[in-house]
Amino acid sequence: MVTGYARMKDLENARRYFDEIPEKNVVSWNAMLSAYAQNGFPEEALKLFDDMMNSRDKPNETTWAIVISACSSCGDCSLADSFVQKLNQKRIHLSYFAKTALLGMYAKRGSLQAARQVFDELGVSRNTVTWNAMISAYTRVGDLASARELFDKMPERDVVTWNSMISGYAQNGQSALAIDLFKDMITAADDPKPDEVTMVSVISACGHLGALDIGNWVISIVRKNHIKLSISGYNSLIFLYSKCGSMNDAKRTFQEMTTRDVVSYNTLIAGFAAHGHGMEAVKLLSKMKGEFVEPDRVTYIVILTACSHAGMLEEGWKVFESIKAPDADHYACVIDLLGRVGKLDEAKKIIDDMPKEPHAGVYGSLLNASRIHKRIDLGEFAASTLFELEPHNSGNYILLSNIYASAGRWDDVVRVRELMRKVGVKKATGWSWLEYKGKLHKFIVGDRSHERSDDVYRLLAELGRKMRNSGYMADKTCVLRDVEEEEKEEMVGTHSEKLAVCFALLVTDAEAVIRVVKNLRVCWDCHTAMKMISNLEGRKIILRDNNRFHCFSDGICSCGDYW
DNA sequence: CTAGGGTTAG
Repeated sequence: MVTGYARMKDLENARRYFDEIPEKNVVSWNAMLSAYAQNGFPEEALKLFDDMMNSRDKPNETTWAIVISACSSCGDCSLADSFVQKLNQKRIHLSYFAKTALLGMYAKRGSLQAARQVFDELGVSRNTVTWNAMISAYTRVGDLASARELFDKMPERDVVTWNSMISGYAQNGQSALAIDLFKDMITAADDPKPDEVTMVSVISACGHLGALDIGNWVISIVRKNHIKLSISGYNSLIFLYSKCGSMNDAKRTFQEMTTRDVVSYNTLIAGFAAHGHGMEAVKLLSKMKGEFVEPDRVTYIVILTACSHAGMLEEGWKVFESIKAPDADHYACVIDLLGRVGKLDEAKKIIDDMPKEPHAGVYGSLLNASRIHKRIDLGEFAASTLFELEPHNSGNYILLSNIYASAGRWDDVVRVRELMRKVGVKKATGWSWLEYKGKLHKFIVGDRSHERSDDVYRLLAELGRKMRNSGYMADKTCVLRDVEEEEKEEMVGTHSEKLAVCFALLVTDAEAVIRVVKNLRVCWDCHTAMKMISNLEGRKIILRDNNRFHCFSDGICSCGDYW
């Protein structure tokens, strides 16, 4: 009865029957322990384990497997350590179930060598679950190569194996590899069918790539295989649609859900924030309170971002003041909010009065606002702090350099560039890509391997002429004067986003919306270029990278970067 | 009665 109710997630009745058991034995305790552990209440399981230790019943192998796993779910590794120590002292043997749980605990804690040692010691008792645990141990620390090595050489794979590897790629920024592996999974003859967990990872990967066509193909597989989507499944759909600029589909999916959790709200609000729809975001905040979904720290981050991007100072400030215990991230958002509308001195004062230690994000907001409003004094202050906090983040140097450039202080521009060289940081470059008719097209500076490179460069030159004629790139051309030849390409050269946008302009001539995706932070001069193109061509352009989303229309960007 | 996999963030 206890297990049956636990499987139906009815913990109240499970506990009722458990309490009514007149003479409990170890199996009764184990049933109730796992009822808690497997339904997301590991703390309750550990509390019950305390009761068990005070009873006449002694734990067995099964108990240890549950308890160790519960410890790692709670993040209380030291508790698990003390259990293992006691067991070793009493020379009590751990079953391979418990050892697999222990492996998982070491993995969660980041002790990869310890995890691997358990894996190796298990020897012949290794089964698919053990291999899976080791694979996710590797992906958790980002060691995809080692994970894949195990994946390739293990004797048998089940659906969890595939899910571990696919989500491993997805969570480490390898969205394309996640999708490729998913394709292998459904093509392989005797491999397991994908389940909801598979689809959640793959749909999210499509979202990160902005690959709506592939995303729709994945959704068709969900339907074909009659995979029932739970809240997380719907959440991943909201994410996909939001990232691909289909806000109507995102809203529709949200409305179709019968129950929504805090992630559903956060995801849709983030979508609105990325599109500059501040009012809709704030409306969702009151809606979720009305439905008794408690906002979490992510909710406040995305709401403040939405207000900031829409220039909604008063609304955003009210939200910030309502946060019970704002952390440094919330401060970073509110500095951004104030900074973008030009209230930089107020922003600086808030940093000075912060109850917590400000982190790089806080100074980053101030630096960015200083760039927008050309405040050299505060920009220098923020940058000098950031150079200490994160000396290898090239973005900070670029922002400061751009502040000097906009003021015509070329000596200082050169000085920052020299500092970069001395510290050994290089401006980040990377591939840009976009999806067109279900195919991903990649671009990088200087590369001419794309089939339409000639056309792309011709259009680029034409746009460059238009821009110069309309007086845009003035700052950048001036920068050229005092700079070494080798640096010219780095500073004013074409960026991969520009190539991608040119391609989009070429192939989607009739479309109003162009989607471009990039794997790195959108750099500022590219940002300027996109605003110009959208202005000159009278088109809406959606440009994005993994974390940011820029929707340009009439020379204005949804990220709020236009004051 | 037991171990392994999933969604959102500036």
